[in-house]
Amino acid sequence: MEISAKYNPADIEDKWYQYWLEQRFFHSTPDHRPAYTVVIPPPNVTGILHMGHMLNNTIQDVLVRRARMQGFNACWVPGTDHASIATEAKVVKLLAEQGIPKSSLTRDAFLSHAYAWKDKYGGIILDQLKKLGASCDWDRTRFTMEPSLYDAVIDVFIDLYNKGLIYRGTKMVNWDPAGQTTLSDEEVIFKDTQDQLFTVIYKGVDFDGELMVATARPETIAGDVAVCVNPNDDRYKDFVGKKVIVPLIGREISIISDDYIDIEFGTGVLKVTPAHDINDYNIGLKYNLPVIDTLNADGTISAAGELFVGEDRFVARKMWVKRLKEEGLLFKQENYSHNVGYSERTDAVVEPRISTQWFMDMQLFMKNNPEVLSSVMNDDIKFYPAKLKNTYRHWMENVKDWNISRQLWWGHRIPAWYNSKGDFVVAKTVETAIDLFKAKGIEVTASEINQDPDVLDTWFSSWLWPISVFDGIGKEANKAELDYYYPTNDLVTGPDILFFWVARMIMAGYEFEGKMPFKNVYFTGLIRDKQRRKMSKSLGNSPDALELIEKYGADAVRMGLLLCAPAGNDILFDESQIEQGRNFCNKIWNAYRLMSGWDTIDQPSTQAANQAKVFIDSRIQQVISENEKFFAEFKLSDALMNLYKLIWDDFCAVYLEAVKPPFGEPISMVTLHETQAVFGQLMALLHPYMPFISEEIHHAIHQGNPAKPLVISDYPKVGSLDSIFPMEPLLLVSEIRNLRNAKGLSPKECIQLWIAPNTSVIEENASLIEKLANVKINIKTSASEITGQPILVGTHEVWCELQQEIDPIKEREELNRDLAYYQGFAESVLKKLNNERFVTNAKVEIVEMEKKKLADAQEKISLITKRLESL
RNA sequence: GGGAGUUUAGCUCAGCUGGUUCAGAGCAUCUGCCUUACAAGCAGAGGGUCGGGGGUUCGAAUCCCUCAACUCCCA
Repeated sequence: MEISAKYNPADIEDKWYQYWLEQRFFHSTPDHRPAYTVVIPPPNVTGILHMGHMLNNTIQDVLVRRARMQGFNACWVPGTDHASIATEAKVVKLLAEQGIPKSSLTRDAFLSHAYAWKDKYGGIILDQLKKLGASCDWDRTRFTMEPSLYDAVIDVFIDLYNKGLIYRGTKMVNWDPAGQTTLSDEEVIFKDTQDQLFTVIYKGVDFDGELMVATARPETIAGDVAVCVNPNDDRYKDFVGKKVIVPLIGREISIISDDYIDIEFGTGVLKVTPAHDINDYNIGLKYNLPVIDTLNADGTISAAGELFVGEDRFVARKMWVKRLKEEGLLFKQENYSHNVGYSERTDAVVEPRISTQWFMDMQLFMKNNPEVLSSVMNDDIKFYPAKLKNTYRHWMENVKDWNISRQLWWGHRIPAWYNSKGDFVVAKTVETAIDLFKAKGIEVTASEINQDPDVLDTWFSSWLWPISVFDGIGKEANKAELDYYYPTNDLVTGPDILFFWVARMIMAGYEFEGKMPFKNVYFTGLIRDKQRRKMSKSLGNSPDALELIEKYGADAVRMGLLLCAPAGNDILFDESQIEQGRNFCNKIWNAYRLMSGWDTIDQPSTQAANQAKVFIDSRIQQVISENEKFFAEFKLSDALMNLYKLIWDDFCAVYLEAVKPPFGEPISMVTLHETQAVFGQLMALLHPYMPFISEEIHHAIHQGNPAKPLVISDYPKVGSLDSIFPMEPLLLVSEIRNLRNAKGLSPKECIQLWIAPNTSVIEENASLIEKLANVKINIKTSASEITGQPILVGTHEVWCELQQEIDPIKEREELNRDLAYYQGFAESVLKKLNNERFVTNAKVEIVEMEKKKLADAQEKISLITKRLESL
């Protein structure tokens, strides 16, 4: 049967994935084996696969597949996140396109649209992960808003409220006028923004003159309730306690003083607008000033704003400036750059706004759960890379109360109930709520109370994820599953959600289970393009993930992504990396193609094959051992590179070339079997990284009928490392090839070599060397036999017979160059050894090493000198 | 404004608590090869004052100080 010279992934990938699914190899139920658990960072339910997902999930798959092969009961739980604000925004937009404003819908009607959207697009991303090869237990697929997980969130809210960890309070919050909801501090992104700074004239009421006030937001002037100066500012001392007129509005406000004011900034006078700035709000509280909210929820000017009512805040700003100018109240206008907060989801400029919201008391939470910080700092939970521990601590030590309510409908509805007087209780059902009111001495009926219209922050559900996916919360908690799978082992996620998600899962883990949610956190880098720009839709620099898989194959994509992705390092994506993955697949494919073409003969292996076997076994053991260490440190890229070199350089370039019979001749049955075993071992080692091709080859070398499919085969364990294969034989091969290149000799021309007797490692591997370098090795018996060009391999001498005359002048030059190098080297080592302080201070091993270095160098010097004499 | 990190070959990165012949890997480049597994390949080669300066040390890519550039987080 003819086998294609090019590997074609499309032919096999779906076949194997289907097979793995049908055989339920990814499914996990608790048993006697130790569990290895990973929960997927749930992607947005309406999301589609992008490069970041591919990287993240490839890493998880490598870890999970390896653990599965190592005999763990591997359980990778997949699922999706309802992504409250993002999904709601999408649905609102879609409905708007159909001419249906959200305001025209009831809550239930809106939610049915949202669920329809979710049912249509939800889960697409999970199917895309299958293309990548992700070995998730799909039977366990969860969704943050499905009934059991929904209940868990509500139960947790009630529990925390009853413990006094959640409270309702009026505070300055971050308002997203586009999304029409509050945001947590973490959802606000500060960007350096070019604006204008306006200096506005406030005329005095009870004094002759005026004050200059600098502001970037003249549209909020209507909300001014005072102006404030620094008490130590000599310019304004005399004005404190007097009054000025709010420009265009005409209201009289007082001049107060507070040392919060920065004398240097602007004119040193601050307009106090408590409704629209957190600092002003605090000053307002301190001096008991009124709050005038001049903005509506959608960012337009409210009736309290008096002027330009109904205009958008940015339009109103222009109008204010124009009018101030006309009235001669604008003193100057200059360019100004400052940090402005934007909504993470809608990119609208965030508006500070006074609002009544639900908060988590973080001070108290951390007091109750000090492990949240300590477990990370003392490495009970290990971060990779560890440098993120600092960031984590910094956040934890400065953490503010968590605003957990969102003015949205898509999400977990807050279980709080209000009567018409504003009294409230927290309860799961309306019935319980009525009882609780009663307990407070308030008689109400179901129709007299209303549930809070708001929902909870999405992260207030995903922080439970490692517990709730096992139904570990609530009365009917499945403690058996939870005990088996929890704490999970490894979490793989991006550093951008360190606070949003990772920190809060740790919080939830300790609060609700008294245990860490995972033992290791691997932070991937961001995927960027070659110019280090983030991948984004608007830049159009993000390749289509599925197209890449189609074009190159999932294995190639996985390898391309992983090859240069150490933990915490950004990936500069370049399609050539994936080409490298594809080329590697092709190389493996062709190695198989070579083997599959061999006819066998019942006779022992050749000497060369036997020597090559020793070589490859030694190399495999070495790589297994090194990779154990790499995996322990989550150095997945290094382990993969190690395998790449093992397969390409050691197996293909050395081993296969050595065992390969001459064209048309059969191979020893023994050698073939050994080769298949070696190849099988390599495929097992590779399987976590490149599951498809390795499974295909595994089956092919067992004639389609292996004892077990590779996906559940044993992962090769480290055996004896006693015999490290010496480097000299391959060095010699390299030298010969070099010589051929230099002299223009054909590889087909056999070269005669002479070695001195007892040149052990060379002699022991003579057949291997002969095969790889096309030479014939002879052992010289007397000095007179020496002819041809000498080569130094390590400290062994080899003579090479060449047809061409050697040029003694050139030869002498080369030898002299080497001699000078070794003499210099020996001298520097000698200097060290003669230095008393070195000998006394350095460790014994180091000194011994230096002595050996000196001895080796001296040996070389004597060999070179001898040769120079003989020339 | 506060904090953290990075800077090693053309590119992307290894190099752990100073000490192996230590200045490395992959890719890219160059040279020679269509050698019947693979040109998505084979065999070779070149390439770096380890960001600048100073210090500690017998010894510094590695530790300290300083300057510069870049990145991220927080306000």
